[in-house]
Amino acid sequence: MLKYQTIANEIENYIETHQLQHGEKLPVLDQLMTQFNTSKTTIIKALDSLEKQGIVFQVRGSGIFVRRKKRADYISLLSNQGFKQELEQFNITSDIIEFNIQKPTHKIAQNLHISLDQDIYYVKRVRHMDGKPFCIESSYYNKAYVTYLNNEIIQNSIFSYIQEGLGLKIGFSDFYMQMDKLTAFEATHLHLQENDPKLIVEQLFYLTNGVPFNYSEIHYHYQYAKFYVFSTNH
Amino acid sequence: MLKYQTIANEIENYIETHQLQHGEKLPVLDQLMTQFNTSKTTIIKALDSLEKQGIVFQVRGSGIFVRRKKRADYISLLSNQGFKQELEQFNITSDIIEFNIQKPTHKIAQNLHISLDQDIYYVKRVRHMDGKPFCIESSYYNKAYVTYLNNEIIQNSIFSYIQEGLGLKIGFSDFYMQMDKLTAFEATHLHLQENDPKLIVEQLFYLTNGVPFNYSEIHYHYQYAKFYVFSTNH
DNA sequence: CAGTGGTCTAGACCACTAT
DNA sequence: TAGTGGTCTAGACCACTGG
Repeated sequence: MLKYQTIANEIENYIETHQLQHGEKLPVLDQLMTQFNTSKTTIIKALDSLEKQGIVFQVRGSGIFVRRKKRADYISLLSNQGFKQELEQFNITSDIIEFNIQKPTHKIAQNLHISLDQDIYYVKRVRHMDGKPFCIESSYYNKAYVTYLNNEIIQNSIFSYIQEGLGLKIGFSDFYMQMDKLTAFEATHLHLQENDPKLIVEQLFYLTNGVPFNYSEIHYHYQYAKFYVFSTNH
Repeated sequence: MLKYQTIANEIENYIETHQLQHGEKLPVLDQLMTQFNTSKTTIIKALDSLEKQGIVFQVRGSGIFVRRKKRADYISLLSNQGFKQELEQFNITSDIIEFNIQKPTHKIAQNLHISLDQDIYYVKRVRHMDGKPFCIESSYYNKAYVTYLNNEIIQNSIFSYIQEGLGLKIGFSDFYMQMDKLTAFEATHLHLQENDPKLIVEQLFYLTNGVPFNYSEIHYHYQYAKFYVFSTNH
């Protein structure tokens, strides 16, 4: 593990275990430098990382402060899959609706940047959070990279398996969001009425080398899906 | 303007004017260092900034590549207000529904971290994009910081005025998202039916020193509001 | 103006990719 | 194993905040 990541983690743990409140001041740079026995650049890099995650904010000429204003019942839009799995605090279960190997449609081929005769894994699941139907997910994996999946894996976290089991490294992702009304089919799975609202999130995940390996279309329950995103102005 | 920002801008312009495609390789670090007559750290910092904006991605051991997979009809969720105004490509107009100075409700006071007897500007607008009703925005500004607003300002970009006119510096922001059904009142303003879907986005904007100065609640038209977000795994 | 965070440099060394 | 990106250092200097 890299030094700046270790430091970032330690600072995050410190904030957590000491239950620091929003706006509380952290030690100054000089002190952090000696405490972690490292250079200024490395501390700043650790703090930048924490700032990006919405954990601290830095004010030039003043200090470094704790930022923790999350609402407990909202989940991070971006940590949704793949990245840091904060979802562990919830009990996630999945009902498999469909699972097979097939050829991509035109749209999927385009998103995954493959030709129409290449194989993809297709997984369609209803995902529950603490027993409530949370979303319907249709997910397509480029089989050239995600070489193997089985029922047990897709019952749990596919992304954990991809990273730990297959050793693939996830680099970045695109999210596209829009709304629509539920179809009758979706409504029964989500325990809602036809034409009730839904949020559609299309996700495209890339490996570190820029190859898109997964495309997903997720339809969220309009009462249970609540997201937050943090943003920083630089 | 800082050196790394200047370099980031120049690289971005280069990609734009040369219409580089997704996946095309940029010059290697050594070349960029000599070209911009600067150190490695500064180039990396410029590239990190571009990476965060979803403009390039870096692959260790391989190179720096262009990332441009945006869908034209989606707008950035985060650049929505305040930050880089990509919205200039659209023709945005506003109908003012309400505009006054008032005392905050409990909820607003809590979000803006003020007491119930402090003054706030209240602005309620229907915003149109290229003539289509796009959202209904209820916005609350802490008058201790946003000291002045008038009809002309709120007809246009309030955030431009806050930054350029009042000289306030925006630091970061929180977004909270959920869905619901339109009320009859909202439906008429958005030219939709009662109970049609809507996306509710609550935004909280902070100055660089961590003071929250604006809280907004925005209700989006379910057919016209389409957003994208980019994410990077570090 | 003292204190504090941010930028920038030159260079050593490390880690990954592609061949 | 050559090429390329990433981390880390020590230190100079800059920019902002707040009393």
